[in-house]
Amino acid sequence: MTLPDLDPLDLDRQVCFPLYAASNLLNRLYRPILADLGLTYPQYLVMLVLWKHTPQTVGSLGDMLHLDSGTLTPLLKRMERAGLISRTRDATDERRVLIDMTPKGRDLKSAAARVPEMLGAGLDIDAESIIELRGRVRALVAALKGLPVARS
Amino acid sequence: MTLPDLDPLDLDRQVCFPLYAASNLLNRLYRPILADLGLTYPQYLVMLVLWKHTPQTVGSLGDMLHLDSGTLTPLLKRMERAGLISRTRDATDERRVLIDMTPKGRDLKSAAARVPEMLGAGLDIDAESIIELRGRVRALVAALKGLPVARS
DNA sequence: ACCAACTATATTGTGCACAATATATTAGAA
DNA sequence: TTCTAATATATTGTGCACAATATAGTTGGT
Repeated sequence: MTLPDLDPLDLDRQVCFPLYAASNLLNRLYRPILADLGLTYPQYLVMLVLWKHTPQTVGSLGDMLHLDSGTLTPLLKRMERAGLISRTRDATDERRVLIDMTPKGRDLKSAAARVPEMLGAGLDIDAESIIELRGRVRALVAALKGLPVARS
Repeated sequence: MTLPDLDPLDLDRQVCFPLYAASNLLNRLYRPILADLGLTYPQYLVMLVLWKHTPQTVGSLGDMLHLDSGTLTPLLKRMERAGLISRTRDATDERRVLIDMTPKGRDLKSAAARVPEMLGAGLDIDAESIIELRGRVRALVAALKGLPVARS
């Protein structure tokens, strides 16, 4: 006998919460698979970028992944320590740090090729739904990037 | 002259990456607004649950928010220190910890009522798109929860 | 050549998020 | 009743993610 819930503070009415939950759950799903490659999920994203085009700067990685130096600098240092990438100051602009792959990092690509299918395996969602979802989330990301910086 | 990219390791073909980015960007958008209430985003989610129904246990909060005690225990202790909630062992089952609101936590609801509209304000996305997106992401979350635990 | 504004990365401190593990309590079976 | 397994929360250690700030390097105007 309760009316349909119109309370804007209802968890079920939030858009952000399912996105937050999905992101966490996906990360949890990726973790053991990527651990076999010695990667975390954001580290895997960095490798995806580098496998496409190298070298990158800290800033160009940040632009693509929507992360800042506070996140990337320590992450890249860990990847350097793991022997996957190299970090060298750009000689033509000493402010920049060039991120390149080591042979070990390059070789990881073949092992990583199997990651996407391993994930989709158990997931009971049809392809159309995935494509549609991807488009909608991309539109949201674009809208979020287009926002003016929040003034405090 | 390059073919359309069919590389499964292309960042643009990933579904998970936009979800990950959207989650981060939304959190970044929420942060300054919730900071005015003295909350972080996951703390805000806990309050949303408590404003609906109280008391909760650590476990019931974890079930609803898809988080475990390793995340919730320290988070709830911070909220307790901030005077928003109380944590008391359940007398009828000493394993459980009952999470309840303090008057201060209850009073916060009226200030929080304005949060959803403040967020949607600058976002250039129509309502239909939001509803559609929410449905798709929920379906994904449901599918992710239905997955068997990954064996290592 | 100088220097103020800008740019690129690094550092600091806080708060998640998780796997793995530990501890305490309860419930059930023999 | 007495173990044994299951349950509920807490702890430990690692790695993000971010705001705020710091530092070093570059650029453009004068």
